[in-house]
Amino acid sequence: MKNKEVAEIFNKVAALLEIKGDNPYRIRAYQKAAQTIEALTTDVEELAKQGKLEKLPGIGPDLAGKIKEILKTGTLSLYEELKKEIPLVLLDFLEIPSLGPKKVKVLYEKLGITNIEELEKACKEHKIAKLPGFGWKTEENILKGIVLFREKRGRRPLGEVLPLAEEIMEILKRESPVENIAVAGSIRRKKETVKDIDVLITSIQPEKVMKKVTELFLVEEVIAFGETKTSVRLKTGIQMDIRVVEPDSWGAALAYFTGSKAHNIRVRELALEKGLKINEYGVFRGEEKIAGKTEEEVYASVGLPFIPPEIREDWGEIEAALQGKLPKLVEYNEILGDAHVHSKYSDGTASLEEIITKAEKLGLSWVAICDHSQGLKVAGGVPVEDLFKKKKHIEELNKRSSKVKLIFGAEVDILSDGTLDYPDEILAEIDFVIAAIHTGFQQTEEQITNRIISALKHPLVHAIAHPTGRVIGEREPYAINMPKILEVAAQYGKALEINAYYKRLDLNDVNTRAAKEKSIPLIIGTDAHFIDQIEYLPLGTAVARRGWCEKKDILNTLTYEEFMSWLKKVRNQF
DNA sequence: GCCGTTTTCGGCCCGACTGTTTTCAGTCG
Ligand SMILES: Nc1nc2c(ncn2[C@H]2C[C@H](O)[C@@H](COP(=O)(O)OP(=O)(O)OP(=O)(O)O)O2)c(=O)[nH]1
Ligand SMILES: [Mg+2]
Ligand SMILES: [Mg+2]
Ligand SMILES: [Zn+2]
Repeated sequence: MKNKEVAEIFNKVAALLEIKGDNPYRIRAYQKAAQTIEALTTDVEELAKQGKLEKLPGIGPDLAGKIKEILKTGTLSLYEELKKEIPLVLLDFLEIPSLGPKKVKVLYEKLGITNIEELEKACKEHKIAKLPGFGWKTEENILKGIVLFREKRGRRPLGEVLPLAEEIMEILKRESPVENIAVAGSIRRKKETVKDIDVLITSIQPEKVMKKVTELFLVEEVIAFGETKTSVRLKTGIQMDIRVVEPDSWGAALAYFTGSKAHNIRVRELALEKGLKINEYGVFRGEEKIAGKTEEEVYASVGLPFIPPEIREDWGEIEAALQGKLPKLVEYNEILGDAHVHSKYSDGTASLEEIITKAEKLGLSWVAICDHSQGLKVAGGVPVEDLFKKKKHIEELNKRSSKVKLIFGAEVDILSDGTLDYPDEILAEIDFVIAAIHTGFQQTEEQITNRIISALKHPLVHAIAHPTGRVIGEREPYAINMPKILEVAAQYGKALEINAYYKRLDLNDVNTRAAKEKSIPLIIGTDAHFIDQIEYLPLGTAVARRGWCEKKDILNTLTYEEFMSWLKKVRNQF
């Protein structure tokens, strides 16, 4: 799939056009097209072949042609031309806080600066303050920005940031006069990675709240300070944006601050068509404020039902909402089991008894114990003899435990030739077999795809764990042909995992949606190796929701008995 | 560059904070 490549070129073209000073709406068209293509659940090349590119929103004849050009030649002549005019390194400059396209253009044209070192030198020699529109403060800010750029801590996994966001909420609730407070932005939308922490507050004493924010012990530096909007950098390096508004604006502000930007723009466009104006303070007809206290009110004012934060991405939710076709997303409390937990039988640290206790605390009614298979020695793969000990152990516990049932499972390694790491007669004894790739990541796309397809076709396999193998911030997905895998999974009625470990989230939101569209059963598993990691389960549910999944799409919503019969049904079809 | 049950041209979301500026452009949310 070349979706990513196409999107990347469009994003770069947009950035280069920005520096050139081109028409902002033309730039937005490229950015929007890039987002649309990245969120595509199908191969852009397929759409091109079928002549359906122009059906995509924001893709007209020109961009459709450019997509075809990229697919055909691997690049875009416009892009190649722009690169001749504007050195590509200038795009790095845009990532330096306080530097935008206008300033970068001046730095390049007036001072001929083309790398960070030159930029730093120019600041220190005070060459920059002399430029029109620049001053001594600009120099200082650029120097600070360069330091941050060099530290370059990119987007962080949601699961890493959530605890910090919650801690901050607790402190502010306790120690400042907040009336209402919520985390907004990408965190509220449960995006897999987040750039910053966005917090919305209502208060009748905004000055006091803002002052408290800047005095938090967690704060490293105040970036901007105002009575309604303040930004700080935390000691952990992450930025936090705070908005404080009046209680009457809570809904409008929450909608605004939750985003996404693209979603906001769509909603605001609908308002314009109705002669209304939406901003973070409310919905207005002329001077008159007609809504804003709740999000429901704001959406209703433009004829929309409430849209769950997880799908506010302009990935089609506005159209669906207008047609009354929003999915009824699977609820967090509808998840009854964790389908992928490791125990002491392999490289997990928890005993089966501890897992039961934890599951009960979390309100789960079943857990599938999927330890590694025999050949995966580095991960404590379970030899065949121990498998039967484990099976007995689980049966014993299930007799005694009524609230939480364990399921005898295995995460069976898919070997480099596509065969499985237990013989069939053993696999047949294991109630739940989830197969996964753990070695041979460097194989070709065809090889890895074929390994997964062999596993999917194996009559005793129920599901594939972490299908793409990506680890956020550490490892790219291995080369696989996702459309092919989806096709086979759909054909054989096999499940794909939404691995809920905070660094995996694999399938991701887009692939989850692609699977859902093909009615492929999805199964959420935390892949917990430490007992507390079972708490990551809701992150998997969040991915399911972002992938537009309903209760029926997610196997974890089945009761223990229902899930057990699904497992049998899958095998009985052969 | 895209788009259209009022439009095929003329719109395209809207606002806060900063710094450099004598009234606002740039960057960012
Ligand atoms: N209307 C409007 N809202 C915006 C714009 N930019 C940002 N917002 C709103 C929607 C965003 O979700 C929210 C927070 O902005 P952020 O830059 O923090 O983005 P977000 O949290 O969505 O993603 P990220 O922080 O990158 O993980 O502010 C904009 O240009 N227009
Ligand atoms: Mg954010
Ligand atoms: Mg933000
Ligand atoms: Zn595992």
